[in-house]
Amino acid sequence: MSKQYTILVIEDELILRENLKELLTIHGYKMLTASDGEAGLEIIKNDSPDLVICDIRMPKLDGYQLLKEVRELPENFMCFIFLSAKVEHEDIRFGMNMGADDYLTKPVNSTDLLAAIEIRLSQRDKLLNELSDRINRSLTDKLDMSKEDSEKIIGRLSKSEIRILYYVAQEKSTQEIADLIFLSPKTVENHRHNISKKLDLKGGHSVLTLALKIKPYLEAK
Amino acid sequence: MSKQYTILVIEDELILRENLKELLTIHGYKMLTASDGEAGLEIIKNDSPDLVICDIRMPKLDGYQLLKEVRELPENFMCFIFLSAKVEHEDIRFGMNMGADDYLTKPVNSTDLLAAIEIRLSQRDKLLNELSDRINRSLTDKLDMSKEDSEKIIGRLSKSEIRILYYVAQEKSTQEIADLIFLSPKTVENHRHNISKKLDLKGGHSVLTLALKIKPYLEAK
DNA sequence: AACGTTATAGGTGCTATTACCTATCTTAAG
DNA sequence: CTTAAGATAGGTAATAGCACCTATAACGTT
Repeated sequence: MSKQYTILVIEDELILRENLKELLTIHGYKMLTASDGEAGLEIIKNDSPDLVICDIRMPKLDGYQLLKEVRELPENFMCFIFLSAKVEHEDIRFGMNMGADDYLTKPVNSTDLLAAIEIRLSQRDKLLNELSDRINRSLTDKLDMSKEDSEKIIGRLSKSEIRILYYVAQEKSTQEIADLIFLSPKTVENHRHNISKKLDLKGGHSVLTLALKIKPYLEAK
Repeated sequence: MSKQYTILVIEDELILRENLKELLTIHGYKMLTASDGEAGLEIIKNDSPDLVICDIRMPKLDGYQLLKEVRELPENFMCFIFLSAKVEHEDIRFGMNMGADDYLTKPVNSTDLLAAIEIRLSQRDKLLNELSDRINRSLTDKLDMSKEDSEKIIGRLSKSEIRILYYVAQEKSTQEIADLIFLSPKTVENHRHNISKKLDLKGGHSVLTLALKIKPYLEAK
C-alpha cells in the first residue's frame, strides 16, 4: 500500500464540495475541505496538504489571491490545481500564468480530475525523491561515509558501545562521558578500545573520527 | 542582469520554428531548435535546456513519446510545454496528463507564450533554490558548521596552516604530515598549536574535529 | 629601514587516548 | 544449565597531541 495523500478542496458550492470529497475519499485520498479562500489558506498553513483543488470565484479571498499567497509560503512543495467555471481561453491562461500546476473546467468529469491529481502528485513525488537522493549523496560525499555503511557499522556494536560512541561524536572526553553516564572512566575507555578492536580501526583517534563520520546516523540512538 | 535561460523548440514546421526562435531570442533567451522528436531528445540529453517547447505531431518521435522519455531521465528538472494544433479538450487533458507543465494551442500569441515561459521558469527556479537551501541546511546540521563559518575560519589562517589542516582532515598524524611535506614534526606541531590558539579552540583534539568539520570546504585548497 | 607576520625548528612537560592485560557479574542463547 | 557475549572496573605502559617557551630567516607593509 502506497502513501496516502492529503487533498484540500476549496470550493464555494456545498454540493460540489461534498461530491468531490466523496469521490476522492473513495479513491483513497485523505480529504480536507474549505468553503472560502481565507479558510483554505488557514488549512494550507496548518495541514500542508499534498495537493489543493481550488475554485476561483470565492468569498473573502479569491483563487488568484490565494494562489499568490500560497506560492509565497516557504518550503511549499504542494500541487495547486484550479477548478473553475471560468472556461474562456483568457481565463485559463490567466490561471496557469499565476503559477497553477493545472487548470480544470467545470463541470469536471471524474476521469479528468483523477488523472490530473495523479500525474501532479506523481511528478511532485518524483522530484522530492530525486531531491532526497541528492541530499544523501551530498552528505555521503562530505562525510566519506554512506548511510548504509554507517548503519552496518552501528549494527555491529553493542548498546553500550553505541552509547559511548554517541558521546564521543559530541566531542566529549572519556572523563566527561564517564561523569555523564555514571561509569568509571576505565569502563568508558574499555568500550572505546573494544569499538576500535571490533571494527579493526587503525591509527590514533580513529574512534573519534569514526564517531564524527557516522554522527548523523548515530543521533537517533 | 539575471541568468540567461536556454529554451529548446521542437517543431516540425520551419517557419513557426524560426519565428519562435527569433521572438524568444529577442526576449533574451538562448535558443536551441529541433525539427523532430529524436533530434530534440538528443539535444535535451546533451544540452539540458531549462525549458522545452514541443509540438505533438512530429516525425520519428511524437511529443507524447518524447515527454515520456524526458520524464524518465534522471536529475531532470526542466520545464516542458506542449505547443500543439490539437486544441480539443481531450487533447489538452491528454497532454497535461502526460506530465506537461503547460499546454499552449496553435496559433499562439506571443503574450501567452512569453507569460507561460516566464511563470514556469520562475516557479522551477524557486523550487530549485529552496531545494539547494535545504541541502545546505542539511549539510550544516550534520557538520555543525555552515559554509560561511568554514570560509571565515579558513580566511583567518595562513597558507601553511591551511595546508596542515588539510592533512589533519585526511586523518594524518603529525608525524605523517611531516613526512609527507618534508617538514620537522615539530614545525607541523607548531602550526597545529598556532591554529588552535588563533581560533581559540578548546578541549583535546579540537584541531582534528575542526578540520573534519570544515573538510568539505578545505578540499579545494 | 623598522616592524609584524609567517615558516621553520627545537625543548620540556602535561594529559588524554590507545593498547593490552586481568577480573567479576549479568544477560541472552544454546 | 552451560556457554558466550556484554557491561563493569582496574593495572600498566606507550604514544600523540597539546601548551608554552625560545630562536632564526624570509617576506611584505608602512
